[in-house]
Parts: sequence; C-alpha cells; structure tokens
Amino acid sequence: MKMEKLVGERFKNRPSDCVIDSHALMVRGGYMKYMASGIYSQYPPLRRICRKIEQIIREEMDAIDGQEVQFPVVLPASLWEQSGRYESVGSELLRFTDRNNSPMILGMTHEEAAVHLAREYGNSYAKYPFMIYQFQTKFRDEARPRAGLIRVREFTMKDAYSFHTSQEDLEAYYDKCFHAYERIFARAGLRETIAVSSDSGMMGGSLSHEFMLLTPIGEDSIAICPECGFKSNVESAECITENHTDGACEELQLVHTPDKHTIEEVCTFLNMPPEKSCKAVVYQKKSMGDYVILFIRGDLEANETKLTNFFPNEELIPASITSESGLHAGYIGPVNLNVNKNTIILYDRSLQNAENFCCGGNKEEYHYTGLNMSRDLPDAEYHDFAKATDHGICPCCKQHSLSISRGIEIGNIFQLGTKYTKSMDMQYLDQNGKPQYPIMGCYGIGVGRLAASVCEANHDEYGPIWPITIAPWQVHLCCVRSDDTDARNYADELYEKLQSQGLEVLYDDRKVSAGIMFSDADLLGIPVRLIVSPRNMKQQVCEIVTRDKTVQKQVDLDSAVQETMALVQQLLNSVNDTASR
RNA sequence: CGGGGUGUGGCUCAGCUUGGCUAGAGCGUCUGGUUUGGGACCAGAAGGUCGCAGGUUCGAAUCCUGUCACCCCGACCA
Repeated sequence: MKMEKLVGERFKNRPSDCVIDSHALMVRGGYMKYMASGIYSQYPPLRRICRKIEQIIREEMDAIDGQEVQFPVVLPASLWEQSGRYESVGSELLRFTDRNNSPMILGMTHEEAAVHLAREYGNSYAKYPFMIYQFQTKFRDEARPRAGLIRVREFTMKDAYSFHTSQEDLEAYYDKCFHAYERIFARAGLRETIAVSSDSGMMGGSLSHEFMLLTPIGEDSIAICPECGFKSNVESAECITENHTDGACEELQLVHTPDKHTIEEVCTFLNMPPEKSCKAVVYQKKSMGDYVILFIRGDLEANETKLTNFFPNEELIPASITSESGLHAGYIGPVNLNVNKNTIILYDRSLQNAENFCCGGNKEEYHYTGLNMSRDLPDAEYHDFAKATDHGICPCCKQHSLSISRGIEIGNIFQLGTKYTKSMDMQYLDQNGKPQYPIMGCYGIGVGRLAASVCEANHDEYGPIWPITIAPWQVHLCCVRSDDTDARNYADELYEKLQSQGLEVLYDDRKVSAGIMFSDADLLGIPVRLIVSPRNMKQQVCEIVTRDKTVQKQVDLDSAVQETMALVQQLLNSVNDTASR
C-alpha cells in the first residue's frame, strides 16, 4: 500500500473532544471518524487492525470447537418477547417498527437469536456440547457514550454461545474459554489484562468473569488482593468489615444536632469517627413508590448492584422524601423509626455488633448516640449491601487489605444456565428419552474496544505502538527525499521485494519533508520502520528501527530484506511466546 | 434523568463582557517558487447562512426567548 493513496488524514492538533490518549491518537492518526454520538466510521488502518483482532479471536474460538455463524442485526420483537427481555430491558434496546408496523429491535446481544438458531438442531443429547459464535454489529443506545471507541453505541462484538447437557460440562467448557481468552489478549499484545469475577447483571446465570485491562482511565473499579490473588469487580465484591468494641456500653441518648445533616457534619459535631456512625440511604420502588431504607455504616457506600440483585423484579430509584412520609431527611435512624408497613428496612452487615454508634434520631435536629444494634434492634437481619473499599478486608483470605484499581472491560464470560432455554422452550431428549433444558454459556469480546485498549496500553506522545500481531501493516517503508533518484530506485525495489516475501508494507514515497513523514509514521504506529534516504545511500546502508526504539540499526543495502524479515519474525515470536505461556 | 460547559471555514481557537465598517488568526487544502533527517520558508488563491428558529434594534456572531446537537461529572449500562 502506498501512503500517498491511503484514505484518511493525519493532523497535529489534538481534537478538543478527545479526553483519553487513545481516542485522540486514533482520530489524529486517521483511524476513525466521528459521525454521531457513540457512532464512528473506520478508516483503513483501523479496519485492518480490527480484521487482525477478529482473525486471532476466530482462530482461538475454532480451536475450542467453536463454529462461526451469523445472526441478523435486526430482530423481531417477538423473539425477545419469548425471553421476556423485550419488556425487562430499558431504553438501551432500540425498538422500532417496520413498514408493516411490526415491532423490531436492533440486536444488542444475541442469546435469543442463538437459541432460535439451535433450538431444533439441539433436540438430542447426542448433539451436545456445541458452541456457535459470530462477529456482528451490536447497537446499544447508551445513555452516555464516551472515550472514543471505549464506550460506543454501535460496535462489533464477537459473541459466542455454548450449549451443554450438564453443569459440569459447562464448567469444563467455561474453563477452556477462559484460557482461550487469555491467549487472545496475549496474542493481541495486551499483557496487562486480568480476569476478575463479576456480577451477572440482567444476563442472568451464576458465575461470570470479566477480562479487564488495568488502566486509570477505565470505567470499572476492581478490588484486588495482592496477597491471595482475589480479583473481583467492585460491583460483586463482598464487603467485609469489623466493629471493635471499646468496653463500656453506653445508653441510647438523644442529642441536639442542629443543622447537622451529613455524616461528616454529624461526626465532627459529636467528635466521633465516621465508622462509629450509622447512616440511612433511602430509595423508592419505581413501581409503587414504597420506600426502601438501607442502614449502613457511615464510612461506607451502598453498592447498588447488590441492592438491585436483592430486588430482582423491582427497579430502585433515589427517593424523594416527602413531608407526609414521616421521614426526616438527614435525621433518619433505625431506632424509633415510624414508617408505614410497606416501607422496607434493610441493614448492612457493617452494622452487625455495632456498639456506641451514632445515628439519626428520627426527629428534626436530633441524633442518637450510644446505639447498640444487638440491644436496640435485636431482630435486625443483616445482608451485604456495601461497596468494598480501598484498604478494606479481602473477602477471600480475610487477612490482607484490598486495593481498588480501575479497568476497561474488554471481554466477559458468563455461565447462563437455563434462563434462555427455559423461557424460549429449547429442549432435548436425554438418554432416557426425557426432555431436558440445555445449559448455556455465553462469551463476548468487543473488537473495537479491544483495539482502543491496546492503543491505550501501548502508546507514547507521538502515537500508538501497535503489537506486530495486530498492526495495520508490519513494515513502514519511508523514502526520505524521494526526488533523489538513487534513494527512490532503491526504495521502489525494496518495496517490491518485501511484498514478494509476503510482508505487509506501507510505502511512503511522498515528496514531503522528513518531519511530516516521521510524525505520520509515528501516528500509524507500525512496529518496523525502514528508512531509505540519500544520506543512507551514501553510506550504502538502510536504517531499520522499531516503533518503540528498542531496535535501531543500519544494515547493508543487500541484506535489508533479510534483516527485515528476521526482525518481523522475531517480533511475532515474542508476542506468541507470551501467549503460549 | 440531574449538574456543568461548548457550538464561529476540514481542525484548533480569537472576537461576545460594553451590538457598529468587508468576521479574523494558526494549522490543513490548491497554484508558483525556494528548501529537505523530526510537522520548513516566500508569494498568491479557494473555503464561513457565526448550530437552528423567533424576538429586541436603524443595525445582532455579540442582547433576549425557545430549540437542537455535542462534551464533561453523576445516574444507568446484558
């Protein structure tokens, strides 16, 4: 490919809308073009990167007996009505009607389509297990797309669906897929990914993992125990707390606390640490408007994923506390709380064995001190509703402290169970001729997000540094001063020879200054760069450098092809060695 | 959905407070010339309904009202 004809343009200014580096570099480097919020077109370099990522994924999916299929982008609403998700999923699901007024949707995930495809085929136990996967455009009408390709509305995803006749078989396959994912990310040149256990959300099912690239710009928070190896999305991480008793058990006492609403204000006023306080977090059921009051230790935050999971058929919204509710915002406490019988009171585990705490007095401008949960509220039931905290206790080894990091979710795997096969009535006959529901797993990877993540993890101030396995081209041939006949002839010849050896070469023979040529090359991030110039020709050499500058050498004109091939091979080996380990 | 911000050539932005001549700069693009190893220089040129609609005014990019789009923080996120 000649650089001169490469569609797309590179430029110097950082676009003002780009907040993260990978986004800015991929716009500046002519990889992608904004079309609408969360919707981008891809220029050739990005398309080539994504094709290579897809090919790596394809090889690894095929290696675990996956079969590539393709589901439609547009699905009839009736299909999603079968699983119940047409109603249960919010406005991320784009619904519309066709010319006959039939309700349709844009596929945001394809469990229903997978069951639809395999329902008749999978009618006998002898057909199991099997896995089908696809690369397909997904559309999710996200409330807030951001960070370039990291969070978009339209994107390509590899999604795979496996079908099993036993939980053990699913678990064995899940494990295989787990390792296939590790190989995929390693082959794509991402060494910094970790697998964390996660919440299954509305996908259903029990066990699930997310593959995370650890980076400060990530949207997810991950709790990691450096000692025992525990790794979990904060959403699903258990929160462990301890309450220390300090001997004397105080009496419950109403204290005047004028104008003290927040935990911080109250604790400062009473001269108590926040971890000796009990605060109320109030929600309302969206359907009926009933209050849900969660009491939790003052230094902790509510984990809304845990709350959502506690109310599987309810949506909770932040409460608007009215005067007739009997609640006094800022002064709500668990003792002498007067609420109607529909109000649900929850206690977080952090309050278990709490002694000498302060809490709201359920009276304007008053708080209690000396709260003793086991004495004052002996019937309280405790559940885990708190968000795991940095330096909190690891729920796995119970000894060491957690650290919270940020990460981008680049892939996930779920054990779905029978949620979809049951609701969509997919059955097979087992050895005894009895009908059974197959057990499913599903496995996703966002291709564009992976590309952007690799860029985020591998770049410098001048551009991306693509791993050779997914680089848009393997070799960038620069002919500085292409008006010089010697240099030009040699570079032309080199271009032909490299291509005839099967290398992917981008050839820049434009009549532009060396500065432009090099900065464009940096933006394209191709791992191996060859520089032909009159200066080098005088010394009868060709320069070979890697984008990351770890190799910089001059080679004889005659050995340039061979040296390039060896370097490309060496780079390929180093990535693939990591992947096979 | 709540809070904050921004809309001016392809890109980055100035001008708006305090209304006033033909709306500017840099980058990019085109033409000609000089240059040539890290985004060169000179000369010339093309390119803008100042997001949209309405209003105030002799006069609006600028003031007012409405509206749309986008960005950031939060909520949401299969």
